[in-house]
Amino acid sequence: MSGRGRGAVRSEVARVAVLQATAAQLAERGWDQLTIEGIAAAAGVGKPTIYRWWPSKSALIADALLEGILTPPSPVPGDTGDLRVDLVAWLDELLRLSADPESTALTRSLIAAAAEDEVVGRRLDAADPTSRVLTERLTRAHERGELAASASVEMIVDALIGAFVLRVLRRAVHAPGEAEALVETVLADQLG
Amino acid sequence: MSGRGRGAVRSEVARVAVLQATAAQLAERGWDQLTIEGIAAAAGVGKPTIYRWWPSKSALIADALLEGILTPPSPVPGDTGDLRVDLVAWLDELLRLSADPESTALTRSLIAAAAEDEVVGRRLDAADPTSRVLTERLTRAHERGELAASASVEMIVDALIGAFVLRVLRRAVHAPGEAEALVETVLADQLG
Amino acid sequence: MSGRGRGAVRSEVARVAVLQATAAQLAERGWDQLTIEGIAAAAGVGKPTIYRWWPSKSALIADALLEGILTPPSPVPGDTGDLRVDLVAWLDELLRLSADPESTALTRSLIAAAAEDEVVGRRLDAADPTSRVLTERLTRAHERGELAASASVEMIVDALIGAFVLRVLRRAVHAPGEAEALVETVLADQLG
Amino acid sequence: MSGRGRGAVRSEVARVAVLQATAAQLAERGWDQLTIEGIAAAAGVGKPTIYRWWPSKSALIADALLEGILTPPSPVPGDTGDLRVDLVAWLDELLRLSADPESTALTRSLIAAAAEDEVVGRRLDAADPTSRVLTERLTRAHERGELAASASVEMIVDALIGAFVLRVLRRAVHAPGEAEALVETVLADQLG
DNA sequence: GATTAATCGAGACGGTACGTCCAGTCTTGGA
DNA sequence: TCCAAGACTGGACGTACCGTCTCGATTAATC
Repeated sequence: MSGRGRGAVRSEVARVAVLQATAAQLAERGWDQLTIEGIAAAAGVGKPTIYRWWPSKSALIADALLEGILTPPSPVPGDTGDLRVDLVAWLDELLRLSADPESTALTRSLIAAAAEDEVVGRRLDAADPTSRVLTERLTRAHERGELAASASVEMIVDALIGAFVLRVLRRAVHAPGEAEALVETVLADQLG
Repeated sequence: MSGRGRGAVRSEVARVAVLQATAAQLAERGWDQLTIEGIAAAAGVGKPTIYRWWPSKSALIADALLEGILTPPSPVPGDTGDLRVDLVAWLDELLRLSADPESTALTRSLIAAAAEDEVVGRRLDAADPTSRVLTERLTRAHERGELAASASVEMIVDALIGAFVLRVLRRAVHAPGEAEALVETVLADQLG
Repeated sequence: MSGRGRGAVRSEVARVAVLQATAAQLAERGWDQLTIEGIAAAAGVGKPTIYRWWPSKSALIADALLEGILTPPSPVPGDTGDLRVDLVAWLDELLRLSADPESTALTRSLIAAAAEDEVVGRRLDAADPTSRVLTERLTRAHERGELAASASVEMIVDALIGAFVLRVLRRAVHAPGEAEALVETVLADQLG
Repeated sequence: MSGRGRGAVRSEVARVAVLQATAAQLAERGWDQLTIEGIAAAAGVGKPTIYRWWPSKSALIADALLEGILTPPSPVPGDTGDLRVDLVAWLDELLRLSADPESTALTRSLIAAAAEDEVVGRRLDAADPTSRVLTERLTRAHERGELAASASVEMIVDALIGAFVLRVLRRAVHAPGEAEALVETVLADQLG
């Protein structure tokens, strides 16, 4: 029950400053230009303090994700009772955001980080608020019978989020009707 | 009649060697560990020769994509006449491949490259053979009436490929029935 | 008696342009910063044209010395009949020049070139106008009996020019009386 | 009480290794072929460690001179009481050395360095052991009255060392009687 | 309250790769 | 056959970060 020894304890101030600096630098400069040195300087912290607690820049991002301070801008689907309408509105807003290079900078950085690092990849999935809010809305719909019992919430989420990710990667412009076509494709006659 | 063309001409040998070395190194070491120095050494070329013709490592990848020497392993959908069966088989094979970290190394590297660089992102979309073969199969199905006239081939492709990309990023293991569930979700009652 | 073959003959224009560019660049930028590329550009000549005729930048300087287009500013000793007075005046002027960093730039470049390259070293000795005019004045004095028969003109020249070179190397400022002291030391009672 | 001295301290081991490698490489390869990269490798040190503390290769040489680890081979004049004999013997030995290209390699490199760089030039003068030992012998002679009171030790040194430098630059071979002629010229009737 | 060990900031260290300049060679097309 | 132009391989440049290390100062649990 005792501690693991005498001596000073880990500085919470430093920990938080590092994670926030990580988030800020990742959004600002992207995964490739993200440097431990830069994070240390921005956090007002020595490099060894970072290396003492995190083995790599991936680990910093993974931690920042856990902390919830690394969330790209993301709309929340409404709940008017009409799933189709709610999803189209939500996806339209999401694609509108994705057409703005600034808004997608963090998203792209996170994709790059996930592609490069396994831990980030596994964690991003759970921490991403976009897929979480979508899953929640769909689960509610499923329970309420707005969605056919046979429908798979997980697969619908993957299809919609996946299509969004592709559009971010290809720097697609927002085309009108796109959201509707996508929702139509994925939901089709799965509505209850 | 031609231009001012005095002086030695660009070496085709060097150009091809560089692009092939780029492809090999990207598959081997990934986007982050990809170095111009390493490419130059592997290609038996001086660094300035690379910098003379390509401004960045992204440009190298974009060019290698154009050249078609940067294609991740990708199954080809069969054409038994039964679209559902063909797609499930194809997707099952694709997801099986994606469960093997070695097979997805190049895919992940390309995703990272696309996330970091706009030109790669735009070009990857067109150059990726996986989405191309899928598009071809679906277009044929559409024309034959295997698919409802109202269905959007583009959206189906985005949904399926997008879901695949997500699985690669999250290092998902291959679950049985997954391919079927995904195809069911996306095609639903869109079959003709 | 005819030429040595068909084809164009060496361009005298190019040869002279290269040597003059060499001289200009050496004075301007010094031995270390002297580049074949820079000389070629300044002379409006291709690099291979230089390498075809000269094996190294030392050879260029050696040739420019032969051509006499690489001579640092140098006073000429008067001949009033009084050797001591003439030498003091000449040396005083020389040391005054050597106190100005601009005037000694070429001298220092030539010393560096001579130190680095044997051919330049051997040739500089003969081509340097400063020691040549001094030798001439002293030889005349010797013949006229202004100088003791036992005196060695060569050694006097070496002592005076050598002391001058040391002053250039050590960036000495011109001290009044210096020239006189040096002449006195070297000539002492060698006057006729 | 002292300054703000936080952080790791400069490594003396690295400092000395760099200066010794500088001296070794300069003697081996000469000024022109002296590379920071080569020094770093020979010293077992990273390039940035050199650039952190020295702005240029000239500065390295200037520091090595200060440290006294950059001294060309140099005889010491005897003190038999007969200045003329001592100087002739000493100069003869010096010129014999200067006829051997290996022995003069370091001397020529230092001359080149002095010609290229002002700081080296100023410092070389004070650090060169050859002129120092000569100055000492002559000063002693002056004090003892072996040399005329009116004689200038400084000028005698400059004349002798200067003549030696010229011979090194012109790659002169050692001619018998040369030392005697030079001493005769410079000392003449200045003996006490 | 003194001891003591782990922390902190700062920053030097040996390295790797960067992107550039120039060396010296080779190739092309025009004179 | 020589010339200009310029691409080629290659090596060193000086810089930015990497990840490790050593400092002196600070902090808090243990004695």
